[in-house]
Amino acid sequence: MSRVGLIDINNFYVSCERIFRPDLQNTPVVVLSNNDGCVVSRSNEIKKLGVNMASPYFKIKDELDKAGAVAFSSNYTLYGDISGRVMNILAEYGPIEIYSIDEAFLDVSHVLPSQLIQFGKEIKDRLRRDLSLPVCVGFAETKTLAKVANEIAKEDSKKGGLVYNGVISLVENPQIDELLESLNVADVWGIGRQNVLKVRQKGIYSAKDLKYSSQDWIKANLAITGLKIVQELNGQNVTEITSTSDPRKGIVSSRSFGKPVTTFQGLQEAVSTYITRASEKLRKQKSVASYISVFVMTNRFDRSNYYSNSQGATLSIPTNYTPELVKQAFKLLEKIYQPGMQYKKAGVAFWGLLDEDKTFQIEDLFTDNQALEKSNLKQKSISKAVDKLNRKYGSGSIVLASNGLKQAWKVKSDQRSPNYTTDWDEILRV
DNA sequence: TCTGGGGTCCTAGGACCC
DNA sequence: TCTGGGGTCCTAGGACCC
Repeated sequence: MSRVGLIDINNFYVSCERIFRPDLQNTPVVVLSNNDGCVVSRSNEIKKLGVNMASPYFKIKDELDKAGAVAFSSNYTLYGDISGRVMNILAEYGPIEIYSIDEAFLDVSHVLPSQLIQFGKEIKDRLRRDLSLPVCVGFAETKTLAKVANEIAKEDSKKGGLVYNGVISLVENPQIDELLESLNVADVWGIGRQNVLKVRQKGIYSAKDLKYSSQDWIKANLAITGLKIVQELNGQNVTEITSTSDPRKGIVSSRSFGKPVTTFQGLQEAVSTYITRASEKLRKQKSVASYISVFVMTNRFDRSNYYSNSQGATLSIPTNYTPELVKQAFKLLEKIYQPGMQYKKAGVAFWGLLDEDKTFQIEDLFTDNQALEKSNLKQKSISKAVDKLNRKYGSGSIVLASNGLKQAWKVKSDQRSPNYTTDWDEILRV
């Protein structure tokens, strides 16, 4: 029987901000999305106010101000760095699978069931001591049950953590069904808005109801993913922990604009900038893209004038060379650009990612393979040099002219905290 | 005025082939 | 010329996650 833990940092972005602002420990705090648009992380005080995840900031700003809340623009550089430190610590306790920026599965088959609570407390104390981060830990026999366990611990910690104190184990726990009954089916991992509606009609309201539901009915109505969830709730292991992180299958870069873009050139600047960012990621994981797509859209909340469109193309020669990808992207952009629109967002995506080092012999009568090889090498060395300079002198030091110099459309983040851990100029002074 | 971004997995349906 | 079944591959879109 396998045993797995799920470690999840509470209110991660908010908690990252509080590391360097201990004075905000009991103050209501939110972290906002790009352009300071939505609330994406909330402290417990904010949750108690009834502010929902992804609430538009402009709608609740007054209420938050009245409550004395502090709002931060998101600082992904900071959160990424803290996340790396968390994962390094967790890896000391066993094989981990990094699931997201703030949570990881931990293989704890080497820990006796009777020792799990103590083990979890050690992890919790360690993260509190070394990084000042609050965390919940759930142990169980499957990943889905570990998520459930963590959810129960989290609910409890919102109320002050009197019962479980952030750590709970469902392994050989005689009260497991009672605990599952206390959890809303909507809080089960993989049961989203649509699935909730379906299962409620069948009289399934709690995680326990779901556990004992008809697997035939689930398979017919929630498909294979639903069936796997039910099997895992019953302690049957269908998803394994995978500690090797696979390369991405697709890479997307998109942003809403700080202010609307109306000109073709403005869109070109944005698309060029997003291609630059995405192809850096592509080269970092040593991949080339064989398919590229570009999309644009106007404000989706303005129904009367809404326009969105996308175009994609297969690349006859897969590449990760920024100038070539920009060229292709501009061709696609031309097809979807319509004058007279107030564009609010644009994005690019790469799919069909292939290993960069696997050499492709192009079986094409009209391609001069030797010349191709030569220009490939040249492109590679240019990319290498640019990436190196940008790493050394900061991202954006060398860019294509097509990215534009002024970038009037750039995202706003007026309330970003300093990069305490990654930038010498912004380090905390004591 | 102001409403995020980046992923994965699955399914249905079309095109094509034998 | 018409007819049938079965398989694969690709793409678009839906649902979900954090």
